[in-house]
Amino acid sequence: MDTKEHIMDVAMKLFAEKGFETTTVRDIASKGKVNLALINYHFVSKEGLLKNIFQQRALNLQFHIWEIASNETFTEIEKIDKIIESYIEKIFANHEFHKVMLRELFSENREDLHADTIGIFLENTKIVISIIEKGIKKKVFKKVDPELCFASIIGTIHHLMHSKILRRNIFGGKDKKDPITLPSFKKRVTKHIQEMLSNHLTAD
Amino acid sequence: MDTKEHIMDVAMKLFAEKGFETTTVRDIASKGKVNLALINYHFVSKEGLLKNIFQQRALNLQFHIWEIASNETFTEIEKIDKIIESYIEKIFANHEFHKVMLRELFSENREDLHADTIGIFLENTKIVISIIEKGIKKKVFKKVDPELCFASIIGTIHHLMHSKILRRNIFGGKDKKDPITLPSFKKRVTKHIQEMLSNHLTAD
DNA sequence: ATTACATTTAAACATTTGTTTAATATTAAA
DNA sequence: TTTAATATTAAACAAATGTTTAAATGTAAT
Repeated sequence: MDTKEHIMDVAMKLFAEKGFETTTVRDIASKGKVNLALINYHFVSKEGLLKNIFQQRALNLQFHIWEIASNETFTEIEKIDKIIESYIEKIFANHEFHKVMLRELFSENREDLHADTIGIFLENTKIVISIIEKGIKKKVFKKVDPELCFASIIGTIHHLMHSKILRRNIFGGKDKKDPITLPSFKKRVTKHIQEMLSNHLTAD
Repeated sequence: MDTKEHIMDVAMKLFAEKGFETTTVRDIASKGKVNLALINYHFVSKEGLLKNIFQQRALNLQFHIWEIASNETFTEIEKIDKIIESYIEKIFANHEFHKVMLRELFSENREDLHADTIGIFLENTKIVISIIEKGIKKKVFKKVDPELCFASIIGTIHHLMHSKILRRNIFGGKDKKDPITLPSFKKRVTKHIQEMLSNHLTAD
């Protein structure tokens, strides 16, 4: 039973690095030092392996946004702050999986396979938008563009997740080391997005 | 000679839709209604075709950022505004190519093939960052995070370019039509990013 | 009209790919 | 220990893929 998880781990890293299509089952078997046929034995097919990885990690997709959104002891801007923090926490902790997930989400292949994932994503989006809309109605927020505010939050994070070459060159310092695992980088990103949205949302 | 451009057009649309790896030369030949062998005849290889597309479109990658940055009749915030406008203009006008380009830029395959493209991208990034840094020094900008400000600009745009399913569901209105070609959508995105950055950068 | 060259075609080729098979090894229960 | 199920292995299979070949067609200059 250990081999199953081992294969999933190896496969996810390769999918994150090279993409699903470019990664061959022989790559996975070779890197994981397991027999080629074990992948089909345990997961039926290469796509079945991807499906299994998504199901295993599906929990990480639950950002507990609803809990934050429905807690009426928080102000609107506090909710936004906490959601940003929660998103970054989860995504940074599972950046490899999220790279795979985003690529899958944005590709137009296998759309049926990812209908659930897309559904969760759109649901979360709508929750955040409704918080901003409520803030505008209450006049604690300026008349901003709620949909595009969310696009900026998630777009900033995704952009940083996506490109190792960019992270290394822009945020890697002298030795151009990927800062993805540094807590200081995570804090820096959180602070920036929170401040940017606070400046944009709250009235002068 | 017309066939060459015809193949490039068809190929680019397929690459944008399905990705480079997933698109087969037979897909291209079939959709373009040209003989299979013509692709190798005109472009030597499938990768050669991709290379040709990148060279053909390389001009579109020149965002004339340098011209804006070095024009000292503009204030810092005017420069940022104009750069945002220029980026969006170019990217929206060539959104299919940019989807291909971004996917290539962010993939870790064929890095050597795209060294030039990555170079141009990093150069532009550094110009924008230096404008923000100058603004901070002049105290017309707050002490923001210049690198992450740029990540938010480009991240927002890329995020919107990347996912048709997202555009349709969040910005497509009742009929869920992709708004990518609507001038109103382009204006809306420009306005949002400009206002968000203005709010974030300029002191209260 | 003939020549020389470029373009297009249909078919085949060689690899790579995901998958299956049949035999062997391992494990856990009776 | 025997038995039955599970896991692993090496080899082969079938389909798909990028590419090449050799013949046919078209084109422009002499």
